[in-house]
Amino acid sequence: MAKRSKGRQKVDMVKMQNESNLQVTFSKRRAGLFKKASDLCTLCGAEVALVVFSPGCKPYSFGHPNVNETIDKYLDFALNLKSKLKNTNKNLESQQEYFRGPIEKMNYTEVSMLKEGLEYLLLKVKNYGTERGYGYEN
Amino acid sequence: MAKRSKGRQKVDMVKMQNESNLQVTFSKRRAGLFKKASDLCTLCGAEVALVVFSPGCKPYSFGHPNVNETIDKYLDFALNLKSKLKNTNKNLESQQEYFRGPIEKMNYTEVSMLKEGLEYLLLKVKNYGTERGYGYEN
DNA sequence: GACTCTATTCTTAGATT
DNA sequence: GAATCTAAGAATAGAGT
Repeated sequence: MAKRSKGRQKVDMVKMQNESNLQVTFSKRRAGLFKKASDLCTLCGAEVALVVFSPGCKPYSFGHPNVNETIDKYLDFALNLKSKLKNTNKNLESQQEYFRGPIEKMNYTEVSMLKEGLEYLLLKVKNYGTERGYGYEN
Repeated sequence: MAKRSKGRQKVDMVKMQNESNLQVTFSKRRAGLFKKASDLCTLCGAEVALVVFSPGCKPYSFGHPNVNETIDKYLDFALNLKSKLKNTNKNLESQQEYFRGPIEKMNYTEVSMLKEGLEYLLLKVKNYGTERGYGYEN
């Protein structure tokens, strides 16, 4: 009798071209991803929010303890960084203090949040110029 | 020479008790989870937002094309369902139409969103009672 | 499409540096 | 704690149902 399967085959890390394979792979891997997320919560007590849109834009989500709660917590963190940024406007010395030490202890996500905050500030500055009629080119 | 490793060992799917093992496992599995999320995007063109808080509450995130964009899209979906719900208040017939067909085609995430919407409506109803002095016990 | 099968690739627990 | 190593556990591509 012939071998029933060649087993798992290697696939290139590029967008799959075959539409029906893509659909099957999306289902399988989405399930795998959600399981991994759930395992991380159980084993390590992590909090997670995971939102996925299929190529056809169907939404799928997982959260522990709950998607919205974790997202809120994330947004609170971002807001907190922004409010810290606002404080730096009031006092140059404390700004230097804020930037000197902590930034090295930030992880990628925190730095991203900070970057966003800075971009927001930059926009404010640009608008400040524009509003006064100076203009500002990107 | 003795074998250098016993290889990967099975672990129970319960919260790990050994603090230092937990920390190491969290790092490794978080990395794995983010890689899987990224792979899903590349292979299938999916959109993803992934937010993780460590047991010590450090935030980590991944998003394609971007965390905030995907979260916004998710919240827009929820909002859309809520506004559809609002319309059902205006017309009982269309309400029945809305619930009869589409709900079976919804996936878990969409039903969750709908559930939230219903809870919101219920709260409104409760408050409506309370505001008029009837009270309402949970 | 969703479920099963199986061989193979991928992930990771535990130990070491 | 982060990086590396090894062997064994888990995930999954492709095919069949």
